[in-house]
Amino acid sequence: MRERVVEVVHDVPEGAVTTYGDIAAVVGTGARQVGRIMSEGDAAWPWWRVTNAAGRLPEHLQVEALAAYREEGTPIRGDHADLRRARWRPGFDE
DNA sequence: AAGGTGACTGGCC
DNA sequence: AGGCCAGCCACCT
Repeated sequence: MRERVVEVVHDVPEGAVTTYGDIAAVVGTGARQVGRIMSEGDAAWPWWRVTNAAGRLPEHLQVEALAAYREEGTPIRGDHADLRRARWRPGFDE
């Protein structure tokens, strides 16, 4: 289960983001599970490309995530990723 | 086995 | 936009 989530996270292209819910739908589990797995992940994978339905991440990661977005050109609106423009749906192109 | 918990969500107000 | 709420599902007491 955890491996499937990690796999999808690695498929998210630069400059785009996807949501817990989207990943959950693809791997067949609940969004909270994806979140739980993310919380156990390490810095080696692009965790910042996975946000909640509002395009946000927990407080302690927001700053780092925003920095990453600016670096790879992810559309940002205020203090969160602009999902309307940056959202990428797993399975759509694979 | 039973109940609590959380990087969540969609519906309603 | 922001808050509340009932579902949600795997993991931890």
